[in-house]
Amino acid sequence: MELSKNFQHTEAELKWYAHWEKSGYFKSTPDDRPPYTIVMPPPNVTGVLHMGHALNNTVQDILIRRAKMSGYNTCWVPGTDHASIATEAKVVHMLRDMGIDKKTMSRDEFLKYAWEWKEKYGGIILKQLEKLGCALDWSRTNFTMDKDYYAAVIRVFVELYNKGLIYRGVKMINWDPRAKTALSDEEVIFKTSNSKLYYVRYKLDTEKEEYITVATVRPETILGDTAVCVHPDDERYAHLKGRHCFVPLLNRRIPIIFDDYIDKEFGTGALKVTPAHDINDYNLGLKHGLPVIDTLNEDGTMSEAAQLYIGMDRFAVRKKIVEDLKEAGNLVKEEEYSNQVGYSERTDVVIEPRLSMQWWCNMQELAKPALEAVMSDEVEFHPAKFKNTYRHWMGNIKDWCISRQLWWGQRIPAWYDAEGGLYVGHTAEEAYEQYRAKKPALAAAQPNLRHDEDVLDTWFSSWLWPMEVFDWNKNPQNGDLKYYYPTSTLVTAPEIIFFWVARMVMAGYEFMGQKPFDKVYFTGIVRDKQGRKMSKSLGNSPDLLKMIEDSGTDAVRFSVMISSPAGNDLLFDEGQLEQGRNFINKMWNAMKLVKGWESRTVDGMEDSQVKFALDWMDARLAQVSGELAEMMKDFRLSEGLKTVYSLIWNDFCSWYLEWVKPGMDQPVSQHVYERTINTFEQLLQMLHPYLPFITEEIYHIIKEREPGDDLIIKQLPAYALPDAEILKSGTMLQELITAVRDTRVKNQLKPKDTIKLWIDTRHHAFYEAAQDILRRQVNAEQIGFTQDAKQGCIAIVVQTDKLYIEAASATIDTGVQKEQMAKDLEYFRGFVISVSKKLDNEKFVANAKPEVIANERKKMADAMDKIKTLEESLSLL
RNA sequence: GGGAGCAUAGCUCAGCUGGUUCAGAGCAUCUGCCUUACAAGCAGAGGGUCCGCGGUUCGAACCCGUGUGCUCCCA
Repeated sequence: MELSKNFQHTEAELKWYAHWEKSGYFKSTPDDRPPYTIVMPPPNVTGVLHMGHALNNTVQDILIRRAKMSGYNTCWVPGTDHASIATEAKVVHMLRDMGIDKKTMSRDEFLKYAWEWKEKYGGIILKQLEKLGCALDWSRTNFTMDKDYYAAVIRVFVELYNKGLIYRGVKMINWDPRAKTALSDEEVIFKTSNSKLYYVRYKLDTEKEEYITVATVRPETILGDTAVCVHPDDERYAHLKGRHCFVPLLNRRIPIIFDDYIDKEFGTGALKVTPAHDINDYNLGLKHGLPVIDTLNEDGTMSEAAQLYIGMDRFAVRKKIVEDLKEAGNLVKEEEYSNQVGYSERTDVVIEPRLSMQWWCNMQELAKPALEAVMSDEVEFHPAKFKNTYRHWMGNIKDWCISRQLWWGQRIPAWYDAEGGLYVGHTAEEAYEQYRAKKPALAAAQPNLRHDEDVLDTWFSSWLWPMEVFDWNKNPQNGDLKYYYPTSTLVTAPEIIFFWVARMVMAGYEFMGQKPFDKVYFTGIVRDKQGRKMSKSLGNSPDLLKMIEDSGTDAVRFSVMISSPAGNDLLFDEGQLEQGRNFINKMWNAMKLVKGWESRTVDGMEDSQVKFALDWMDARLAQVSGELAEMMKDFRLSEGLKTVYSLIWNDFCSWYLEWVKPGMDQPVSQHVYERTINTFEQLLQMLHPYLPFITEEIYHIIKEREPGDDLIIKQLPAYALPDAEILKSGTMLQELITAVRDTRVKNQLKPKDTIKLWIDTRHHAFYEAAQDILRRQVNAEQIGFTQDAKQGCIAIVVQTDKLYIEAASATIDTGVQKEQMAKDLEYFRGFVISVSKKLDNEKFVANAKPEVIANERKKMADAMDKIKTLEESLSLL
């Protein structure tokens, strides 16, 4: 077979993904192996794959593939979220482009369009996940609006309602005037903005012309004012007890009230109170029995109740009212002011606090077991620092606003009769049953119950994800649910810890009586090189699919994994992409080298001169395999990749292959060849979870494989403890090679110039085993042993061995060598002094652990040895 | 305003229960090599007041206090 010069990623990706899928490696059914389960955080159906998904899903794929190779029955469940606001917005936009106004259509017509849209575009993101190489069990793909899933959500609503945890009530909510729906607190993003603080004076209801001045950033809300409030201890206003003042422009008479909620230092110390449009004002209003005047329409324009500017947009009114106040003489001054303004997470418009009748879910009871589970590590958080965030939120949890004024989503299963009576049931029939039971006299007539118009918050369906993807609602005793639940690891971003993670834990305990997952791994946020969060609006997010096309999936996966420690942000840099590509190229070339030996192997050939390399490489494999297992256990995935990268590039390519490499056109021992292939295989196995395609490709090129022998399912071998002695010897050999090469460079020896090497050592067994490799690696024509100084040679010291390099063309500068040795000597003498100070210190000897003291003694002895060697060498120069 | 976290080489980060000589890696940098696996490479090298100050300890990058700077989350 002719090998291409480089790895052809596109071809390999298509070939292997199809092969894996066809072979059923992604598919999971319960068996007697232990399960390892991950439910993928379902992306929005409207979504397009971006860097965040790449990181998140690569991490999951690594965990799944590693578990697959470690004896687990792995199941990774894909799916999408119906994302009510986002999707509805997209569909509304699409309709507008078609010239259709949502207002003119019925609910059913709209939903028909929405479903069409979903069928057409909803699968795109899942297709894109294939490109990332994700080992997902596609037969289990779920959607949060599937029929069965829908039913589960309705059931949960009814159950919680019957338990008294869901109720209907008028409260201050966050209103999104563009989407025209309520939002939960978590869906509001606070941004710092440069506002203006307007000082407005209200005429007092007294004989004299007197005023009280308030400060506000939202002057348009003046029209809804129903009081002015000051602090009871504020002497400036003490005389106003029981007084009234007039709302500017309207001349509505409102009371001056006193409450210690007021911050005397802020503004003038006087606050205008608008109970309809500010949560704090609302609470003040409740306390003082103030009327509520709602001056805004649902689209953010002024309502009839405002009396002025009716139908104008709130921000236009803000400008206009400032002018009018100025004209009326009520505007005292304005100043620059920086404050936090809430924006809608979905539509990015400024949120209006608004009083409204909504459905709520009481969270107190649900939160208790969920908080306990995380605090006790029943559900483990990685990194653990997020436990604090979680505790803080769960400890101060508020009721959850679960209704949304949208059509796309699970419709709230509540019905109303003509008198406003409320019936909650799974179906309209059930609601009617209740109605008939309650009002038998009226029931004979046409039922005529009105179905609630609202749908449920998207997260009210997502919180059931880990259980409902295994068909909890229809068949709670089914084998899949029993086998796969609780799932093993949830991989997600810390920004949805409240939206989703916390609520899944609550739902798990409430409905399954069990946690939804054992561990949660929080990935970081993907940022650009300058540390800015990647976002559409900044345009700093690279085109992921183009990157995959250009550089290959493996290179992309390498680039996102090489610098993404758990919970820390990932700074993405195109340079890492190049590093990944270079690494893949390196392995490809190593494969070509080894493959080139295949036709030159000789059975039974003498190979004792490279035995050292084989043994050392085996020891390194065993050593690193242990380290890697530890790292995977702790989710130190980035470190794991670095470790394998270095093992392959440095240990295997730079050292091992160079040590065993035959000369040009020389034969290779069959035994060495087989051991090398075997080593290569083990390296590919360690790397496979990170870079699945290149590894599978090389696995099949370096050796003919039986059908079904694929790397993806090859089980990791068990390693014996590495031989410490051979590891130490390997390091010694590397040090020797580097030292001689360094000397060669410093003495301007050409790579082709050969040398003779004389060694004064006590470690004869080591040189016996390693001298042949050493000779070839430093281009020595001969290695000899000596017990005397060799004249006319370059002398160096490696550990405690003395080396003499004889080179025909070298000009020997003993001055430089002396200088170097003198420097080393000085250093080691200083070192001995510092160590002996320690050892002479009675307190140290008394307090330090025995092994620490023993270690210090050994350091001392080693340094003394080294000094002795250096002194001898120096005296001979 | 409340909470969490970070500060180590030019950059990104390791440094796990204080104890291998005031510290490691990758990338970047410098020098020399087109040595038939690989110039997407090879060989070699340089580079750090571990943010400042104070304390605990025989011993501190690591623990405590404090100052400074930065980031994130919540209100």
